[in-house]
Amino acid sequence: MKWHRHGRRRSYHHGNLREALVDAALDLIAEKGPAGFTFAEAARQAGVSAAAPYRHFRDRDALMADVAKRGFERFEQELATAWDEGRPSLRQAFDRLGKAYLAFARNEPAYFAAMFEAGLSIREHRELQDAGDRAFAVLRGACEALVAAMPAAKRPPAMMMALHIWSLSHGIASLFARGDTARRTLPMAPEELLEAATLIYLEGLGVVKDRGR
Amino acid sequence: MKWHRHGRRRSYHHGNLREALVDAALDLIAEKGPAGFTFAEAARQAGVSAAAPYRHFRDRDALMADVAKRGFERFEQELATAWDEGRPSLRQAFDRLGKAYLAFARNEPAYFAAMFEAGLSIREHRELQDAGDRAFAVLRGACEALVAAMPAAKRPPAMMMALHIWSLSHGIASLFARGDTARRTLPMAPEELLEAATLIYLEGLGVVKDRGR
DNA sequence: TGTACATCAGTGAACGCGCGTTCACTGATGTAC
DNA sequence: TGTACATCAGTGAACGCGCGTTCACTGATGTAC
Repeated sequence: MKWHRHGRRRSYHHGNLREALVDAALDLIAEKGPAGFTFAEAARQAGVSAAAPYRHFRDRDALMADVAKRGFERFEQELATAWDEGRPSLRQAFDRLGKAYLAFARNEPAYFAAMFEAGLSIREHRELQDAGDRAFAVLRGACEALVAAMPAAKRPPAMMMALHIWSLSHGIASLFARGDTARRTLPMAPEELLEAATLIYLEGLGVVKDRGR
Repeated sequence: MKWHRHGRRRSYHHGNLREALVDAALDLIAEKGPAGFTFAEAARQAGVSAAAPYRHFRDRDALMADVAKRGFERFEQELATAWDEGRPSLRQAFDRLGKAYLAFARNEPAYFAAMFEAGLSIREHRELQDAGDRAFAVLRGACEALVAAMPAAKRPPAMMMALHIWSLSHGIASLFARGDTARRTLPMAPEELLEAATLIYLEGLGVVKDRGR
């Protein structure tokens, strides 16, 4: 449907403009940051007139919010895949989860920026809040699994633990792992920094025996 | 110099335009985010013509970078004041340091956004890098003091510890303590979250005896 | 203390530009019969 | 299978607007003497 049957010319109908606009927005955000993308330029890059996007998005902010929402959904998926329900061991899976957080910031800087740095109001975009909550739920689920495996007398609140790990991962991702020019240099891999911090944190919870491992 | 001696009319020369433009930029960033501030609007708010700012800044980015740099300097000061060279006790001072980080994000969202989310390239603005390093140095100094007070056999690298605490503080500040509409809600005060995490982390380093305190 | 002059930090008019947005329109598609 | 028609998703022209930027200019300030 997307192409006219004769040669490469577009048909009158684009066929997939909504997706094309999202892709264009991602390109532009990756290139110039969340600020440097306009509705008109996204239309141009998608190969349609400046008026066309209005058939699919109310305004620039609506498009940005849609990008952020898709980002959260993808983020959720990648975290869930990394966690893999705690297989083969909780610790290994948890480690993968942290790495997945950093990998997302590194490999998808445009999504990351749209999700966390586009200045979208969390209250005006409830669907964003929800999508973000679902991504966080993966992390919370992992923490619940780890907590459940701890001796009953030592179990910390899984929610608190999840918030701690989230904040730590997010801080490292924002400062050191992001895939754009705002990334700061570090005398080690961000993954190592996160792994070491997590190990120390888990020891602090009093449940890790094999620090020397 | 700033005002004409007759009444409230401005003299031909503003007298302090550079500062006024920085103030205007802060206002506008606070109001609409780093994206929503223009050179022209800053000039208007400072009460001068659109051409006047060019006497003081090469372009919009140069003004933004100056704002960010001032932010780092202020941040450094507030962190140093909070730390107060570890008085009256290292732990109390360290606790204040974390709270100061969160307080800055909450009370100075415009500075915070300019420093961390304006998309300024760290490589193109070396002076920003330096100002940020000096702020970080306060935190590193605090960690060095804490490490020095630990039993020699258990001392972790102060640099690593500082990076961990920085990341944790920054994550909590970015996600939960920031003073703008991107702040997420939390079932507790961000300060409590940070304090608990820091406590657990320090225990994980094996140097805290009074968890129950 | 006064004067001449250099320098500085503003003005305001002008320009081109791209953005956001609206509008009547039209080509393509799907479907009822 | 063909036809008529409704609906959809685009066009392209038009508009007002604010921004960035340049320019010759000018009022204010500081200083040499």
